[in-house]
Amino acid sequence: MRIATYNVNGVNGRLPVLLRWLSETSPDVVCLQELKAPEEKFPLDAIREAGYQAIWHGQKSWNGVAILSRGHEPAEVRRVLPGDPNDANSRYIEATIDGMLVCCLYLPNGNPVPGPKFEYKLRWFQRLTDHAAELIASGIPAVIAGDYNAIPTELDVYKPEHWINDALFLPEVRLAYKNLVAQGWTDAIRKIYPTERIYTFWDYFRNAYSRNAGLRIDHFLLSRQLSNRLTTAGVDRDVRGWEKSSDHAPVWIELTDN
DNA sequence: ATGCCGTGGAAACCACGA
Repeated sequence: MRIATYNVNGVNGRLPVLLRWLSETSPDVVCLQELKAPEEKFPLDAIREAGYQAIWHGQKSWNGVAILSRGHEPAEVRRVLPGDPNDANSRYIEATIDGMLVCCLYLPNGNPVPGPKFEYKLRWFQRLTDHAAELIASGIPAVIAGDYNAIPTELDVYKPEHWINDALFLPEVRLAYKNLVAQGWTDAIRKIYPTERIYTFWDYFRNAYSRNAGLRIDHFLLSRQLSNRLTTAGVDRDVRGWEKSSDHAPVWIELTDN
């Protein structure tokens, strides 16, 4: 089974790229972020024609997350990360698919620092950590996939010194990511590629993609049961070079069949 | 060193992103 995550940066503006990528790589489950579309403007017909069922949580202009699945119906569990009833951003959706819990997230960027956006990011990260602890304790096979807006270590950024004061790389954020993983999650890309430089995002400007000036900020965290089934993983980095591409590339993992 | 590019929505610019 192949599970992918892809920050599309506008699901409608990016629809041709998304459909081409789906048809070329045929992932079984897809987590999408940054739909940038209200609930009623999710391109469900095109997604269905591509062979996928979908659940999504839209929002006008910004944010927005979705889970696509072919073969097995995604049964929605929740569409809000617990812990703050006043958080109106569409940044989280969770479903059971074929006995597995799939959690799709778009963690706040947090810039500029300091400020309310960074405080919101840290609070959101804490809510995620609290929820993830419950998932680990439950023993359910779970994957938490998405755009974490967190650069875990110096190995995950082309020039660490340029990012030292950025909300993606500040010590508090690296520590939050480390503490989350320490609950018992496996960072799938790092398990498969322990020492390689792997990037999932390249800025639109400064020729970042052609210079390979990238960041690794899209992650898969796997519970023990799923980590034991992990065989391969990768980044579809060619997609980043396509016409009208997102600034992120799709990331994927392969699990053995249950 | 820097939103230099890109999207969506509203309004011919702005907010936002990483």
